[in-house]
Amino acid sequence: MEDPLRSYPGYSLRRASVAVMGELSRQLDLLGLRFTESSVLLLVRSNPGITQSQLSRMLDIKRANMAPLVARLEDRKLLDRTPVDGRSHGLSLSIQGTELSAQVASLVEAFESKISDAVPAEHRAHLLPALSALWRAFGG
Amino acid sequence: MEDPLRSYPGYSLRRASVAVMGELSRQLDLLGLRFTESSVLLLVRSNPGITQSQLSRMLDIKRANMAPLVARLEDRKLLDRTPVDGRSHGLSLSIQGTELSAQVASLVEAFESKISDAVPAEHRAHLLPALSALWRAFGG
DNA sequence: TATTGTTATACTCTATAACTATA
DNA sequence: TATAGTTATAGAGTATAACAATA
Repeated sequence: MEDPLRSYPGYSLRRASVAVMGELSRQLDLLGLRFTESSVLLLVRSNPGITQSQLSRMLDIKRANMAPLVARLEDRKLLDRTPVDGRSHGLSLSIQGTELSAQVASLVEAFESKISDAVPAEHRAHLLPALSALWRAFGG
Repeated sequence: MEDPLRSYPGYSLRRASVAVMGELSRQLDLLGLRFTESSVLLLVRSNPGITQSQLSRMLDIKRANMAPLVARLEDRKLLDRTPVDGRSHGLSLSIQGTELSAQVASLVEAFESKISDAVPAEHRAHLLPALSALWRAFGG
């Protein structure tokens, strides 16, 4: 069976991304988190006081979609919101959120190692620079 | 603003994939096609007579989702279906489908060149092997 | 005027379950 | 029994438009 798609970097990029993220999502599911929720927790962890709009821009998630995402995490008592001015709120981790985000961080660290291990040694160091270049070139 | 995610190959893989596929989707939209529809056209083009189930396995799209996808292409007179046995049909391109899939093929070829150009020369040759390894390792 | 946050809505892709018909 | 195709349905992510409140 001919498969012209396998030789395309673009198609392989998509299939690799779907495969890798699928496995990561299954692991995050064990912590009761989706991929986007985990990203928010990690960014709030590194940037306490960050606002939803700032998160939206860093994660390239529309403000409109960030609202229910953050609301879910707040409902689960993982995030606290404190007003910074009349319209925006700074986000920070609750005690539970701190605990859970630490678990996310170590899970993700371990998973990133698995990714590196799966790439043949002679290509390994080239992956992140190549992906970063693509993200930059096509990422708006 | 701290961004721990940028240093993760996994996160960069996802962002690069979303960015690149977003641009490709915008270009395919000019031909009136979605990404998945284009993939089907290219595979039928290379494998006339292929069945939906075979397509499903190659593209890793569930049979249940392939049905309406193929039906749309058939409704638009891009694909023909001819029975191979009592339960499966071989797919082939109509005249219009042949014409359109040729346009898709040259669009995709040009786009893949754009992808390669966006990767710094010293990393370029490493991208496809690294992505293929990840696809293989995580792809079921 | 521009920004923040929100609600409502729709589209794409994906996933599962259940069904018919055929091998 | 296993496979091919179909239908219905749900979930996750994303997109736009419109709105109120605030800077």
